[in-house]
Amino acid sequence: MSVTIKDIARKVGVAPSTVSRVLSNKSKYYTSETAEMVRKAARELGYKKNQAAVELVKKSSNVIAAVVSSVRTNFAQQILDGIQEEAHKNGYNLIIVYSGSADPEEQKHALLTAIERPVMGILLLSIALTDDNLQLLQSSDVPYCFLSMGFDDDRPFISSDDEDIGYQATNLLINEGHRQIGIAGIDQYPYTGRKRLAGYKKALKEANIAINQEWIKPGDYSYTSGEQAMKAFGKNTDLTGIIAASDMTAIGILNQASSFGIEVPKDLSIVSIDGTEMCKITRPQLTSISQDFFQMGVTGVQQIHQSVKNGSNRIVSQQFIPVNPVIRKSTARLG
Amino acid sequence: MSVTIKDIARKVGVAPSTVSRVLSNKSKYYTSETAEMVRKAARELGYKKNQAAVELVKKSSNVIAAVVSSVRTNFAQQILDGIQEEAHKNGYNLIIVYSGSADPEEQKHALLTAIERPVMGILLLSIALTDDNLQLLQSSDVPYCFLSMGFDDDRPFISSDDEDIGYQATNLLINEGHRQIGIAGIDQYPYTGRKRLAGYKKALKEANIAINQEWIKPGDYSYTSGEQAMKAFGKNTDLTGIIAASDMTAIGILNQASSFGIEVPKDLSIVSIDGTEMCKITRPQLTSISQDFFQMGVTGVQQIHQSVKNGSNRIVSQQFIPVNPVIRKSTARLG
DNA sequence: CTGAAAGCGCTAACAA
DNA sequence: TTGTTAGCGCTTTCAG
Repeated sequence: MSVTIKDIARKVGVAPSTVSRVLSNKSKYYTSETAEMVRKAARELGYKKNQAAVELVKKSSNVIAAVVSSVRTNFAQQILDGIQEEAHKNGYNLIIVYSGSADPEEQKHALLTAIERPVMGILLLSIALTDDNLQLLQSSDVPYCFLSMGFDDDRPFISSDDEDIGYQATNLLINEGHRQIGIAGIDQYPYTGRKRLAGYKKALKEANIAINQEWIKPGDYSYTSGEQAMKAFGKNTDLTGIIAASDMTAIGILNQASSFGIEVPKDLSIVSIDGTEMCKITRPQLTSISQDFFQMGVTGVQQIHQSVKNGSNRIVSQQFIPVNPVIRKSTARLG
Repeated sequence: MSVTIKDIARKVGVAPSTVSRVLSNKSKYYTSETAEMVRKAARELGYKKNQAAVELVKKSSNVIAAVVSSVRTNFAQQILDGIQEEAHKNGYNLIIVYSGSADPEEQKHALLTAIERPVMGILLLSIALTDDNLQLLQSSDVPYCFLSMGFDDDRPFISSDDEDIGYQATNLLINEGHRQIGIAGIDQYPYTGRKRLAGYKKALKEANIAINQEWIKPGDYSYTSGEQAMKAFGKNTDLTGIIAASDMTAIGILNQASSFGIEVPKDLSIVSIDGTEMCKITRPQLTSISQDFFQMGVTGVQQIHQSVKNGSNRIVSQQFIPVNPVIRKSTARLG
């Protein structure tokens, strides 16, 4: 049987409520002597708070839950680091719950793991929730926010401006004199890919470059997508620049290009999207439109903090975190 | 106010205990009609179980906690995937708690987040706990186990046999005719590095190769460690093979070698340790001694499962998960 | 099969 | 400043 405040109350000779006050630092309600005795006894008995009991009576906790997809996304880590840092700064605890992105049942399971206890807020990392599960989430009155994903409807999110990403990536190449520019590895129809594609087309249009469907090779942001796209473009492609949907995709393109004997950036420029550490360990290092994943995490926690503080318990804002181009070695001026 | 079993009891016209029985599937204690009504009402009211209350009374839960270091380890993901899969299979929930590997206070914070609620067990992923915090962990009567780390003392762990890793890596090179073999990026003194080094030396000795301190460049398993080690070995090194402490270290070595104009594997063979996806996206692909991280996670959950089932609430075993060499393109026969 | 009642460990009024 | 008391929402005897 584990030791409770009653045990330590008995040992010290005070009431349980006094012990409770000391142990939860209700600073103005006890003398330093009692505090001392209580703390000493607690230490000696090896007391550990039963959070379940605390949460039951307080109906609130200092726990933030992050639901992440178990799909391998190499930037999830950075978002989590941001969440962790900001949470820690505010004295919040973080628990992370995994969910396969695909299976609705597993999603629900993960969601319930978070919802069925009094968490302060829920942050969803690149999870595409089914409608049922979104409803479930909304029905709990816990503030929630999607991270690194945007939506057309009005649900709260914090992400990069995907259209801007596509636009900046394309312009980066255009400004270096490129006019035959491909884009590879994005998913055309969901929000993220669609927006990036829109930015790409917008930049092309502004530069009076006709859009060529052959230049667009959809995929799933993976290494393989990059490889396959490059294979499809072919050894003798007339493209002089390619935009990769992710860092992994960029590496796929890079490797396949090198297999073709195409030299990057002399023969072909590559712009990656994401800007994770991966960009620095390739040869040549990858120029990228870098997203500030860490900041997304930080902002997410701040949003929860706000909405709890003002009692609204609902996050409404849709926010973009600025992206910025980082020039490394995979792009060169055409000429 | 959120809806409770009382609310649904009132609505259906039964006692709260009946509702409880239905909702927790005490299958033999209610008719299917009552069950139907209860479930319907629960659905309509949007009932969500308050786990805090459940855990308070049951003093147990189906939650497994994984404590991970926020240090970027690219295999943590694989361990977590293994944990998640096996947990899900057994109907357990998983929560993950972050902890900076270094700061004892943050370690404690993370540990308490896990301990202060009735978790079934705690899995620690590549975390070096301070003595105080280890004590804290032991004082709770929750089964725990370290994953992917070994120890000299008797605490429970599941990891690869690090001596075997060093031994196999070295022999892989020796069997290809190499006799000048370096090792780079390991931390010499902690358990993992020390054991790997021991395996390396053992293999060398068995092949009657004298150990040369110049061949050993310690580090911290990072990309930079690899780069620096290769720089230290130099452009004109007489080494024909190098063992890298991790995949990232191997990539650092590979890149620096390529900067030197050294061709892998023609001029230099590299054996990596870990065998994550990284090995497949380099050119050449990296030969590795691959660890079965996924299996470590699976076994960890099974251990907890066992120790809870047999009521011991204590894991005692120290287990090695076999490693295996995967030949890719970064090694070649010396000739 | 169902209801009544007790209590898990803690906090938060309310008194003293 | 401290003690007393009443629950938080749920499960679980124990009766019926």
